[in-house]
Formats: sequence, structure tokens, C-alpha cells
Amino acid sequence: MAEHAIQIGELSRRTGCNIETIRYYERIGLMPAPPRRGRYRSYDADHVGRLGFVRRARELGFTLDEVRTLLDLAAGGAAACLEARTLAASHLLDIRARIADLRRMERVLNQSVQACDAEQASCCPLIEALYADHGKSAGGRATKIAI
Amino acid sequence: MAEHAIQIGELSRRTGCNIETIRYYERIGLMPAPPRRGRYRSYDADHVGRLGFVRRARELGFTLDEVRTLLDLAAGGAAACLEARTLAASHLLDIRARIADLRRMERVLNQSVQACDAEQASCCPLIEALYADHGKSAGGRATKIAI
DNA sequence: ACTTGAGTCTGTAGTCGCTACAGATGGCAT
DNA sequence: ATGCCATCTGTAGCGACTACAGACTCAAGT
Repeated sequence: MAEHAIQIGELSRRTGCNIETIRYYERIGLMPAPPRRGRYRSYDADHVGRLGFVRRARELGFTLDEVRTLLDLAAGGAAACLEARTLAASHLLDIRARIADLRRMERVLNQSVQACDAEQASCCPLIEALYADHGKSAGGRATKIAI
Repeated sequence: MAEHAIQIGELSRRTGCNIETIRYYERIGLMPAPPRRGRYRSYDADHVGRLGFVRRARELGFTLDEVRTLLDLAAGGAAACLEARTLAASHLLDIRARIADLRRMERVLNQSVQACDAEQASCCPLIEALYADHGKSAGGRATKIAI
């Protein structure tokens, strides 16, 4: 069994996860503290699987807390599916809201840049737009700036 | 002149910027330290304008460093326009890349949630998708996760 | 005059998800 | 013995805030 043991560098290579990040995940309890060979951490296929799971969930934009929940659900039984679905669906809404925010930004910025190209007159339309106070700007959803 | 002086609370109300954030901006030199009436900060129309500028730039997703640059450019002369345009254009590219990232996440998540709805069989397709190792997942642009 | 309440002050520490060191070991090849 | 790389621990930094604690100022009400 121990013949498939790998060190942290190899785990990093296989999962694409930074070494420092792996240790960070261990520190915050997202990854279990592995056994040691000497002083060195010794990982096996389970660790590779779990860390892969974490990375893929992160790539989908789940927070570490959500990843923790998903891991629990993955370990849990059949009833977990509904809960996972709920979590994913709410996360999906969040992503869509962020897309909408970014598209608003994109639209406004694009207008400004194009105005800048069109007009070679007096002052910078881009900077003027930022100074202008009239009504609302790009942020429609919330005052909060969550880039 | 001093008759239009306002306190930090009023500045916060007029710009929609949190009081603590205003003081933070002062600390990092983004907003000038205003004169005091007694111990209280005393702001005028210029401050309202500048802070409004900052907020609008932030809502467009510029970083504080970029905002600083934009403020300098706004104070500078005519040559600033081109530079501002360049900054905005590069920021626009960044926003578009982030939109693309989020849309990838959205697509994958949406598939998973729908698979979850369709199939009431055995195991959770969502969690299985996260465990699956085959090829690449949602992140196509970079390994880096910048949500 | 006294109290109450709201507003403001300073300073520090926490958030999230890493990332980047410094300085000490470990183990292997030459 | 000497390099050299990998790994170890621990701590501090990033960006952009946010959240306190504990002190103060000031105007209004009783």
C-alpha cells in the first residue's frame, strides 16, 4: 500500500495545486493531515482524489466553505444529492448576478472608450464620465462592490 | 466658503460610501486629509466630487491603484486622455476575460444541476462531476482561480 | 444642570484565499 | 565532503475593505 505514497511535490504536480496551497488547505482542515515518512508528508490516491475535488469545485467558483460542505455531502449518503443541488443552484444564481454586473461594467467602459476614439475634442470623455454625477452609474444591483 | 462644510456622515450619505471606507481611503492617501472643525473632519464640494469619482471608478471594477492613476490623469492635462483610454481598454479586456470565465462556470454548473434534476438514480451527478478526473474542467483560461 | 443619544474619533484586528518569504532540515548523487 | 534540490515550520503580506473597542463631542430634551 505504501508503495503508492507520494510527496507533496508530486501531489502538487498531479493536481495542479500549489504546494503552499496544499499546506494551507491542511492548516484550515480542508485536507486531512497525512501520515509522515520521516518529516515529509506522505500522500496516497485518496488525497489526490480529494484535492482534485477541491480544485475542481474552486474552479467552479465555490468558496472554501462551500467546498467543505460539498466534501461532507460527498462523504454522506443519498440524501446529500438534494442538498448539493441546492447549494449549486444558489451558487449558479450568484455567478449569473456577477456576470450581469460585469456586463454592465463592460457596456459602460466600452461606451467610454469608443467616445474617446470618436472625439478628439477638448476633454477626455472617459474621465468626464467618471466625474459626472447624473443618476446611477454601472452598479445597478447593489452598492456593494464585489469584483 | 466654510458654510458648505459637511461632516463625514453627510459625505457618506451623498456618495454612498461607507464611513469606515472613507477613512480608509484617507489612510492610504486616495483621499486628502481634510481640515478639521474641532476634532471632526470637514469636507467640501471638492471632496464630494473626488470621492464620487473614486466610487464610480470602483463600480467599473478599477483597482484602487488604477483609480489613483485615473485621478492623477484627471488632474493632469490634455495628454492624459490617451493614457486613460489605454488603461480603460486594458481593464475592459480584463472584464471580458472574467465574464468568459464566469460563463464557463455557469455552463458547467448548469449542466450539473440539470443532470441532477433529470436523473433520480443512484448517485449525485453533481458530486460525481467534481470527482471526475477526465480532462479539463471549467477553467480553460488559466490555472489561477481569480473569482 | 444633567442626561441621553447620536455622531465622530483613533487604533487595531479580522475577512478570504492564497502567496511569499526566511531559515532549518532531509536525502541523494558526485 | 559537497552540492543541490525538496521539504519543513512559522510568519507576514496582498487587496479592499469591515468590524469592533473605547474615548470624545455636541445638541436637544427634561
